[in-house]
Amino acid sequence: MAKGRVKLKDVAAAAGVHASTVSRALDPKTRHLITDSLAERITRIASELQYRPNSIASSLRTQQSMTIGVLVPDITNMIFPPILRGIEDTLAQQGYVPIIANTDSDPVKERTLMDIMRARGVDGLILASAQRQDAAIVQAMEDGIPVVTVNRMIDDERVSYVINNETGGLALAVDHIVELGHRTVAHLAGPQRLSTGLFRYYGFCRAAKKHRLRKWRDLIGFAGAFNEESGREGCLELLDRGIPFTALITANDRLAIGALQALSIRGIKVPEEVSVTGYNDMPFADMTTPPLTTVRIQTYEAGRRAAEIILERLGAERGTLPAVHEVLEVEMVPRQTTGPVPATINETIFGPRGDTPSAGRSADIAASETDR
Amino acid sequence: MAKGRVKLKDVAAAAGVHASTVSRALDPKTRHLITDSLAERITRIASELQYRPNSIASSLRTQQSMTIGVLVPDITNMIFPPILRGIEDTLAQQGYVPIIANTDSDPVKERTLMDIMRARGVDGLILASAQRQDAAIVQAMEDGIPVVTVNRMIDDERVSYVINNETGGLALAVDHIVELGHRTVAHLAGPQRLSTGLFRYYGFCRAAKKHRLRKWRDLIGFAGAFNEESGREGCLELLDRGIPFTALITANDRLAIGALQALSIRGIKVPEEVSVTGYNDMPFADMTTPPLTTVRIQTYEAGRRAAEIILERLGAERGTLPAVHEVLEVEMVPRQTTGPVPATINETIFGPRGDTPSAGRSADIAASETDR
DNA sequence: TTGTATGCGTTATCAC
DNA sequence: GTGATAACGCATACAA
Repeated sequence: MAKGRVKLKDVAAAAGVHASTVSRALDPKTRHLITDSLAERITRIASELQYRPNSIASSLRTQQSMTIGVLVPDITNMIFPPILRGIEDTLAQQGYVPIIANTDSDPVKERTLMDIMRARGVDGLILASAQRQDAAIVQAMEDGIPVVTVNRMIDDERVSYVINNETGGLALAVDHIVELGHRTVAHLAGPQRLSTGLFRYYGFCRAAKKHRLRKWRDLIGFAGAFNEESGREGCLELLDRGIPFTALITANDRLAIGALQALSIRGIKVPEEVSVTGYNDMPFADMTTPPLTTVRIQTYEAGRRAAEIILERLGAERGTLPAVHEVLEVEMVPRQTTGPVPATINETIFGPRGDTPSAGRSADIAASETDR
Repeated sequence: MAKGRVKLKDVAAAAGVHASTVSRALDPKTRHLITDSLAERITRIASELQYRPNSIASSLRTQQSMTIGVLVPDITNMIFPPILRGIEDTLAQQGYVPIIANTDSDPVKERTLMDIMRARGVDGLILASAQRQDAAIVQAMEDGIPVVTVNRMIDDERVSYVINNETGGLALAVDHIVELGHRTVAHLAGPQRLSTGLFRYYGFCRAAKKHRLRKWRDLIGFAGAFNEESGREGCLELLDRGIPFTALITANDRLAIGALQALSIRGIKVPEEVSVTGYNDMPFADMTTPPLTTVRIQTYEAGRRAAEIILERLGAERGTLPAVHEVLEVEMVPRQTTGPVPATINETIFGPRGDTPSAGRSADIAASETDR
């Protein structure tokens, strides 16, 4: 922190007035208390001296740090940067800044980070890292600090959230697949401890029932994490069950990429033999081979709304505003991993093989444990 | 900011001692001044009361905010998240947190953000957004606030930086291409206002001379920004010159992706007719069609070192430590966009066509103006 | 409309 | 070793 900074007192001295007068003249909220000409002169002198208010001192006095804590599982998971931009752009409009930290999906680390954030006096918390059962979040809320979860929600109605329409989005994917004539459809679900994984699973079940899909109850697999490795393993496991299917709905693009790899390992053609869908339309989802059919969620907008909601709550008296539950609409993005149901099913591709995901790039991919 | 927080005075009252004693007992640096048993008792009571030091008050008193300002062009540009993780992880070890903001490559916005950071009393600045001529950075440095640029450097030796070996990396790409038998090699260079663009251009020239490549001076194009759109346009322009080449070295992966699109538009096969290399090995560079041959830079490590360097400078007396200039080594990553030089060159693919980059996805891509 | 006085929660410099 | 006191820079209740 720079030392010789010019402070209120210096401006006051230069203007020949008292520091408090300068303070009032410079604050838009109190400027009307000062004679226009004086206020103008003070403003001019302040900028001449390059006065920059010390926001730490101001924070101590006002009990407002003008910072918002933001927790993400892992900023290198490409789904999060657009959310963060939405948050940052919106907070900046009101002079707030985010303090961002990565939880690596570790509840202990999350709790520690929340403590650190609170020690730093953040005025609110935006959490992209929430798990459905999240004691730390409930605790924060009960301590009266404004909290919003984004992209995911927790199992407690009292906490505000901004999420996407997960069940509806998954239904979109199933509808798309059904329109292509598929009747036996598998689902590789995400982690059920996350609302995204759970709701997309619900969405599949509901849509499968509606369309009276065949054997769908026996064609559901669960991935432990939203990453490529789990996608590969989950897909292989589904294949090994020996129940033929013509389409695979995955709960997430990274899962889908892993599935594509697994299918390729088994020599199964996409989409000729099996159609695949992802979820999120993350950056570069269109660069897979073939380009991935997926459901586009709103990321920047989710961040933007989450920030707006926090900001509203800061203005209001504590606990005055009820929790906001916002669900953004999603959109089907058909690309090349889905196609018409094959005329005849090559049943030989289903059943145990006993192979393992190939090495090589898998080592890199396995390193990423992040979910979303 | 929560209100009823327990403070030093509360702990002191509960322990029956003075607040200053509590302060000393809780600070590892002064704990030795206190009787062991007393210190222990205070520590216990503090944790029982869930005391969390108010870091804002502490900051005001010590003139250290324990925050570092971090500026990136755009966090959604996937090259930056790993850098940020390196920074965050490293800062966290010493109790510092980053305050991150996006400049959108706008020097005005950068200057504004630096002002905001400084008003917030950041103890140092890490800049991934630096342009070669960057008055704001020089200003900050002269004001005595520790600055490190990462990934890029400015034209002023007094500022510390952590970059990758750009010229060496570009030479690696040229060597690789020459080994495959290519003799006429084009270069799509990046923005010369950025050190990355400039140094990679240098690297190409040097390597081209060394290998005595053919007509290389006439086969250099300059992209205005490091994005796909500039890659498409730059590649098309190179093709239109009518000078046949068998390989294209681009200054960046996104440029390479644009070039791949342009080549595809013209019906030119990669790598059979033209080989292409990228630079950075950004996430998903292996997912292009075909998978992109590129040069892998160090991102996480760059962020880590930048943070370390800032931290060193905070401990030291202001201006005591000389600037650090660190250059990380890079690595060639051969994949499928490069192959042996074709036996015969199909000259008809070179020369003006008068087409324009196709619409569709280009609209999305054009929206991203970020460079790196 | 402007000036005075006080306190936000810590830490550092004195005394004791 | 521990306690008392002042100061960090600003904002606000109160006085003028």
